[in-house]
Parts: sequence; C-alpha cells; structure tokens
Amino acid sequence: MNASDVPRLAIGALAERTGCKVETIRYYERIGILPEPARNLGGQRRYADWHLKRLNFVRRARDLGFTLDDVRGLLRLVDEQGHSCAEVEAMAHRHLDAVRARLADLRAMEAVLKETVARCAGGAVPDCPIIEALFHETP
Amino acid sequence: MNASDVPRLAIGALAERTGCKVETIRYYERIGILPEPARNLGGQRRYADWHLKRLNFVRRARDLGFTLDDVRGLLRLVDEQGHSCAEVEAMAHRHLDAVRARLADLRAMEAVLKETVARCAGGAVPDCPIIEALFHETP
DNA sequence: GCCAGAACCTGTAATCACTACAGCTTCGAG
DNA sequence: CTCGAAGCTGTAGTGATTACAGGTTCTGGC
Repeated sequence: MNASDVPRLAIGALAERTGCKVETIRYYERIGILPEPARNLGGQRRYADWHLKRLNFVRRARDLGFTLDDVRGLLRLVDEQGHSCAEVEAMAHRHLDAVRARLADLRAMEAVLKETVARCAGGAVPDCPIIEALFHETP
Repeated sequence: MNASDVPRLAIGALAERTGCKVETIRYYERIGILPEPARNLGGQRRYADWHLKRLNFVRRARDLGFTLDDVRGLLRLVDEQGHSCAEVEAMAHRHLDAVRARLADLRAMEAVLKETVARCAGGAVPDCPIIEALFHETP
C-alpha cells in the first residue's frame, strides 16, 4: 500500500486543507465527483492523500468557473487512458469563450449602470433618472 | 377609467412585447413582483398597459443584473411616496460595486485560463499543462 | 354552429451548486 | 467517565426561472 493511499484525514481536516466546506465535500461524494472514502470503525470518513489532490483539482476548476459537469468531464479525461491533451484544451477553450462572453455582458452592464448613476441628482423619486431609464430606455 | 387601465393584453402578447416567457410572467405574479391582472370570463389573464410598463421595468432591471429582491426594492421606491432619489442611487451604486467585483473575478479567471490554454501543446493527457495547473497551482 | 388546434389554466417538479437544519452518534482531551 | 466538538444521515431551502402533465378556453375556417 502506497503512503498516499493510507486513509487518515477526517472530513474536517480535508475541508480545512482544501477550502471546501464539510457539507460540500459530502455533497461531492453524493453526486459522484469525489469517490467514497474509507470509514473508521465508528463509520466516519477517513480520506487518503489522493482524495486531497482530487478535491483540490475540483476546487481549482470550480474557482476558474468550470461547472461541476465540466469538472466531471475533466476528471474523466484524467482518469481514463488514451485521451489527448487536445480534448482538455478544447474544453478549456470553450470555457474561456464563455467567460469572455460573460465579461462582455458585465462590461455592458457596468457602462449602463455607471452612466445612469452619474445622471442622478438626488431629487425626488418621481423624477429619478435611474427609474426613468429603467422605465423607458430600450437596451 | 384611464385608457392604460383597460385590460386587453393576453399573457402571450405581454410575453412577446416584453421578451419575458409566459411562465416567467406567471412566476412574477406568484412571487408578488407583478400584480394580479384582471381575468376574462373564461378565467384567462388580461393585462393593462401599466402591467406592460411595469414588466418592462422589471426586465430591464434584471438585464442589468439586479436580483429580484433588488427589483422588489426598486418597485417599492417607485410605488410609495416620499422616497428620495438618493435611495435609488444608493441601491444602484451598491449594485455597480458588485458588478465591478464580479468583473474583476472574471478578468482574473480569463487571464489564468488564457495563460494555461496557451501552454497546451497537444500531447497526451498525463503531461497536459492544463491538468497539471489544476492539480498543482495554488491560486 | 361546429371543430381543430393554438393558447391558456393550475400545480408540481426539475435545474445548479450548494447550504442549513434536525436529531442523532462518535471522538478525543481532561 | 464526561462533555463538548465533530461527525453522521436525510431532508429541505436557496434564486430565478423552466418544463412538464393534464385539463380548459379561445379563435378562425367552414
């Protein structure tokens, strides 16, 4: 048995080391993102080092905005044999495109909000330019 | 009775004119965002022009990223007497800050993704730099 | 006036990615 | 041995829709 296969981390310790919440870890197990760990005699989860690595992988991918379904795909590419790096690159590139689309949306939102807020003079609501804009402007 | 109070629009027509889906309109009614319209003899919803205006307001605010709770707040400011424009401006400004924070997040994500994807050479998965990055890089 | 099919009705469940709770058991330090 | 922290399972709630299922009503052509 490899040293990294020895189950020793309790779920709280794993949470602390990965920045995930305990509930999230159990959730990932339930939906098949994180494999079931060993249990001690009392029935509590005990994680090995490879669980730690895998969960960190998941968390980093999530931080970069990949969906859990994306993560499932990435993990499958990691686990199975015979996939080319190009498949990973394609997934990442699709995701990058999605991020850029969202960025464009947000930039447009920011511009409109900034412009609208700037017009506000602090008068009464009936004449508020922000309200007016929402009522009348067609985007 | 004012002309804009005459109930005449069916829900489908309202959906078409606002860009909302029919189900969304019924949902807004259920959660109290859009007041209950009149019904015809057969029990179908018939909307007046002010419903159209109000729903357009909601849709524009949502397009700018306000939550439905924000929208409720904005509508309250519009409906009630005695609120100052400054309250609206404060809400909009808070929202603008949130949008800018999200923009910063996304820009960071974009940078990491771009850099990571660029390192990919198309080899086999075990050596894929994207996978490596996810496994090993600490953000 | 009749009929087909489109539009509408209600109520409920699914989505996504968690988060929170209730009510219990187990662990580990003193 | 005791006690509080940490863990367990199962379920329900979040936000903002969307998607049914299974029924009723409307509308345009004949």
